[in-house]
Amino acid sequence: MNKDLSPEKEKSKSLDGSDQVAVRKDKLDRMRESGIDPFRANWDQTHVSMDAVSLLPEDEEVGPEVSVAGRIVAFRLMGKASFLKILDRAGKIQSYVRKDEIGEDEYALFKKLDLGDFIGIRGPLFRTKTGEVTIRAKEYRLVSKALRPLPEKWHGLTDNEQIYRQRYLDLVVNDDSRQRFRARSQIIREIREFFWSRDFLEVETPMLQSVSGGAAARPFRTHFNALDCDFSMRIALELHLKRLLVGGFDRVFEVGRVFRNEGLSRRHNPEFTMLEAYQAYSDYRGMMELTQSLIQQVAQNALGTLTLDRTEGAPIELSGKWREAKYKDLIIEAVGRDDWFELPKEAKLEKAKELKIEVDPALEDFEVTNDVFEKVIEHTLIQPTFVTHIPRELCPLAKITETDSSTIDVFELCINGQEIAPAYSEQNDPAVQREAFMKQVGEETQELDDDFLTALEHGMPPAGGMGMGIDRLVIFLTNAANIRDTILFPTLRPS
RNA sequence: GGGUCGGUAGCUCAAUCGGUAGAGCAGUGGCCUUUUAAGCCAUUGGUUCCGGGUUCGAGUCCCGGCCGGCCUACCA
Repeated sequence: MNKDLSPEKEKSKSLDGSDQVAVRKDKLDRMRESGIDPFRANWDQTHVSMDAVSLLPEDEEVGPEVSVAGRIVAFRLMGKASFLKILDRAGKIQSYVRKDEIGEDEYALFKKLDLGDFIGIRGPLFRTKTGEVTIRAKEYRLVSKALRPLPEKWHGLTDNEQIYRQRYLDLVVNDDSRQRFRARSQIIREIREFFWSRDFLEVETPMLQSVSGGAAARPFRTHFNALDCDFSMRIALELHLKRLLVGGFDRVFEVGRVFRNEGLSRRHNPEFTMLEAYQAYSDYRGMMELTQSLIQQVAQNALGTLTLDRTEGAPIELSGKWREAKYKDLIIEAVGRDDWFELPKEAKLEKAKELKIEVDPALEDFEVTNDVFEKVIEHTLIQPTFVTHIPRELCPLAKITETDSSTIDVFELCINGQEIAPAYSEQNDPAVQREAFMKQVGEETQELDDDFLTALEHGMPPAGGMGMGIDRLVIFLTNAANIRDTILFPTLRPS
């Protein structure tokens, strides 16, 4: 702005319509001068939009009076009458405002409202000539002023960065986003209903831990001043939930945030929501039934369908009994030779090169095999598949298969080309558990939780356990492109 | 962390070979009593992400930085 302009000129320049914030602030000032302060007003709702709409049956033209409130998201002014739409928690509803019904002075003020303002409206329902249920306003009141303009009404907000950083704007203008987060909430609610109905106890365990175990991931570290010691944010729920099995709560579950100090990607957010459930006197086969029933019930109740459309390719079919496949069989099929597991590491590396996957030669033998699984097989498992009999090195917390000491009694459920839920027959032999931990600790991937081992020595009942990444579940249930589209406020670099 | 693509008005997007930065929506002023992205007339609005450089001249080319998308790496 030109420094030579006097303050008066600057003000008049700023109010010519170019600076929308200044125009709105000026409107607010004028309202206050006339004794109206929208920020001190309120409104009684008798209905939300959707409920109000349903009060007018198809064959009727006039309905009862309702009182609603929300944000103006469409505003079509005419000389002596106007249409507007307000958005509330249930959706949108149209209102029709006539000068001859609210009065000349009120109508003049009404025309000064802006897109984005919050108003309350009261009046009877009627049907317009195009059939839309609409409130014929008898009374309206501005109850909060929006001083900044909304994003464009037709294209909405498309800039990813702004969608994530200013999620509130995304939610106001992008219907699909609003619906996706409503679906997420419904999904989590149905998960809880499922476990409660099976007599599981919902519990909460510490997020701040002196030892963060239960998975191999780098934790976020922090310092607790009062005790002058370092803590970590939890990376899994597992070890505390198992302590509760020791304590006699023999069916427990928790839905909670875990934190992993690792990279960001389409499928990774450093804080994400994990479900873990433990059921005594069950095992990984029991968890298989539980997991399939859980996802089927959640999809049916939260989405109303077991067939999930995808942006590309055939839909995901959740009905029926899901496929089971042994890890080794999938590997042998993928590499095209029966003797894969007898091959020396060098031959495996060679073969991996043929399959055009990058494999670090420094990896352990089983890690080369697992790279084949993760890079060649996993993304092809679109339809629900329980991958069973996984090599024992991949998880220290599961029981070893009785008939094959090289594998463990676990499954990894893959859907939509990614791992959704692992489940095990939980290791409850304290000596075997300690040994498995010691091997892992050597690699500095998992901290040794001595107190957990002490708990095991007190005796943990045989149990099946299952963990599920809720965000990834929501990705495929809502056909989202990115984990960030399922998390209201995803982690971003500070701007 | 590496590669790659991008950042232009409040929002969605243009701008030819390096040659006066434009449009739609929103806003502002009018007209309009059943609109549906309402319509019609007029009109305001720019640190082209930031900082350097090349050039008579840079949104455009070069270098550095910031932020983001995608791919990749790390990731039981």
